[in-house]
Amino acid sequence: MQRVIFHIDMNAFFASVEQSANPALRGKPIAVVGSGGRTIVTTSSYEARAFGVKTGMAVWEAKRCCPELIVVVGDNRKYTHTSSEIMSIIRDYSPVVEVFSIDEAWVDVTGSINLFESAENIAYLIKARIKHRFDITCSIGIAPNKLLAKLASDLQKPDGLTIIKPEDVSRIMERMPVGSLCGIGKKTVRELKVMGINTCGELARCDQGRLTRKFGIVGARLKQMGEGKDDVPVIPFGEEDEVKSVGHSSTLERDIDDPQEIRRFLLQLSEKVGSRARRYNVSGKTVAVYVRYADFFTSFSKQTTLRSYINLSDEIYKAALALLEGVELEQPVRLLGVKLTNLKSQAEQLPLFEDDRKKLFATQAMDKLNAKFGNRAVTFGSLLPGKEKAGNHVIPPSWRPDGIKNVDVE
DNA sequence: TCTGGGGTCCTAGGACCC
DNA sequence: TCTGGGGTCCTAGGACCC
Repeated sequence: MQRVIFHIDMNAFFASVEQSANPALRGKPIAVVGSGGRTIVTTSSYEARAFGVKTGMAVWEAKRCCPELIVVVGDNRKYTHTSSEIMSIIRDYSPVVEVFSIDEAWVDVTGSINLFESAENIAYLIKARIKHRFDITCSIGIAPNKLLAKLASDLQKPDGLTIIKPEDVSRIMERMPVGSLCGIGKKTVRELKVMGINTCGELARCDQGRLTRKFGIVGARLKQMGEGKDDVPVIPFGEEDEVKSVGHSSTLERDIDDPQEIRRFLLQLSEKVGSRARRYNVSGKTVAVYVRYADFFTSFSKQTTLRSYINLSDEIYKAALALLEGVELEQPVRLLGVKLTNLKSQAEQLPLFEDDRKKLFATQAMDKLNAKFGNRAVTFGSLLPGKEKAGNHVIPPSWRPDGIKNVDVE
């Protein structure tokens, strides 16, 4: 059965939301950034892109490209809210919607084409409703699978609609650069180039054994990608895999080497990780810490697997601290991260011992108050002094809309 | 004061068990 | 009194996506 898959990509999403909310920003070069001093451009408007402003640039760098750039500190709540409304518009046309990130989704419309005349018609309806409701444009790719739909949505921006028909796949892939495919990054492009492979057509014709020897099991997949083949289904909401890790990391406002400050920061991160893990109702057996040094390029991670599953902030902190105290830091610290992995979803059961039960209840009460009055309204005493030293709160585009995993609106 | 933060998946090597 | 292989779990690092 031939599938019909959409990939829908909001154009310059964060910037578009800001421009739509504030008429003074419309038609102007703007960049949405995080809140700290050491932040980067997360999204820029098309007006700014015309000056060479790109995602990932430091703010000073972006301003050098475009002196009249308007810098807007991002507002997660606004984006998450808009995103979930957009996703619900999309769900009016098919229940099989996979939210890939805050501004992207795949939709399998195979079963609903007949209700709306044609796939193209569905695409126009979706685009029109999003434009009308939010004044945001999107690019839609229509293809027989997710890989090609994603590729197609990238071909025309902004406000594009690109259809890749099954009979056109090999012609389109023939000259397509391998790096255009989702899953082939810079490193792989370089390695393929060394092998004399630059286009998807060349990749498709490459000997399977040669690819497998070079790339291992990824190699088998690469050839198929070159051919434009992909049979991965669109996974609708509620049928995704369980979340596999919960982490929080943050670049500090300035490099620190004072052990006291490092410990305080580690506790803050552990509390973030713990509260998210509890919200997802998972606990984990492995705790990892990640350190990036002042020179930016040097970093390391350490992890330890415990005997039992945990998700209380102070237990995470204890494990993270033990890991960090086991190493001699070579430089001041630029970034610190804490991650809980090896997760299992938590059975709804009370701890056996009275003390553990009390701790659980206290934690739940604290989580509830924080949910109501804002994060860190209630917190561990040692977090209070110096909490302004918390790192940046950049908006990761991986944030998902309400009701989807990995939601973290703060 | 140049360069964020949320994830997933894969690999290689070592420990340990049967 | 020598050689083995499979499986699982663990740690550290890296590629890739948004």
